[in-house]
Amino acid sequence: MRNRNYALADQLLETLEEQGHRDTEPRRKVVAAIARKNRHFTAEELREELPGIGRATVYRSLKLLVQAGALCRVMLADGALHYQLNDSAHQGHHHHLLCVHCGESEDLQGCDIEGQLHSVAAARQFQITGHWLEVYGQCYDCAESPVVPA
Amino acid sequence: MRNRNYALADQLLETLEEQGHRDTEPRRKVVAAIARKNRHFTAEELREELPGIGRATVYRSLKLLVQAGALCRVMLADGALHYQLNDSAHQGHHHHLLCVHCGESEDLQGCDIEGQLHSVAAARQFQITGHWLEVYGQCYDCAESPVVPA
DNA sequence: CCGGCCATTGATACCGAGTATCATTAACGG
DNA sequence: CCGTTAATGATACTCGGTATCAATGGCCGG
Repeated sequence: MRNRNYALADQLLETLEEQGHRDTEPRRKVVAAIARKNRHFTAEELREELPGIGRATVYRSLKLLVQAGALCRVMLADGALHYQLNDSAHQGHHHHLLCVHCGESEDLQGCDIEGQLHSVAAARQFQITGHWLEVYGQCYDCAESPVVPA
Repeated sequence: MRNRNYALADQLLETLEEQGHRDTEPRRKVVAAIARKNRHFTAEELREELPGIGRATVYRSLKLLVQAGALCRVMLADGALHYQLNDSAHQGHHHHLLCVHCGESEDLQGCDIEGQLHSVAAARQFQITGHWLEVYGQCYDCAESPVVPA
């Protein structure tokens, strides 16, 4: 797992370099911290793990990684914006099933939302260029054993 | 139209009274300003039209109207949160087709997103409790005569 | 290997959208 | 008409993010 994280961090850094961005010390640290995450996180959470790294640098790195497609933004049910690593299988456009209980998120694919939207929109001569979708609910585990918060 | 706006304002106020909220002078002014709107707007826009009304009062009124279902929140493509009057036909859950050009929004119904999501989620034993969807694109008018901003 | 250009950094201030606090005001029910 | 209590508005604060800008340090060309 440690190895996987190192590899992931390097991969992310490489992605950034391919886009013409420099390989700097602070950037390495930010990317390494992100690679360690196994769930979505907020920018502030990340920043707290990186004392000594400037606030702006953390936000800049996040923005670059989102642009590069390595991270995606996830809107939680309460409106909070989180960031999540795209696993290599789902780099493209996809949606999330977000468990409002445990906060886990599953990628949702094999869902023809786009097709359906296009056909409805076509009837009104509206040309769709994009959309934003988040789905909230309970994952299997939480539905089975609902944990009541203290 | 003036009549319609007055009627709408009264209707909104009435809705709030039904929920047990008082009929106050500032509230009347806020509601009247909202009733005058024919498109989505930000809280700050609204506030600028209401000098003399406290910031908090404007936000409180918006919140009450959203809770009452008379207003809905709309997320624009750039991430800005706007508010929009629900016309009486679409009080329930619905989505928007947002034109990124002119900013117009059309309500989207007759679209079985829910059904489709449920069937995909069922396969993973995920229980959907809600979702958030915004659709961006170009409306018919803007696609026909694309206006290039100055 | 060195020098310089320029991307990057981090401190700081700022911004937008909204909430918390709290003393004052005013709605409205008895 | 009066008291209760909701509502108001001034203010300060929060949260998430961006703008500014002088100082730093990658990296490329010589």
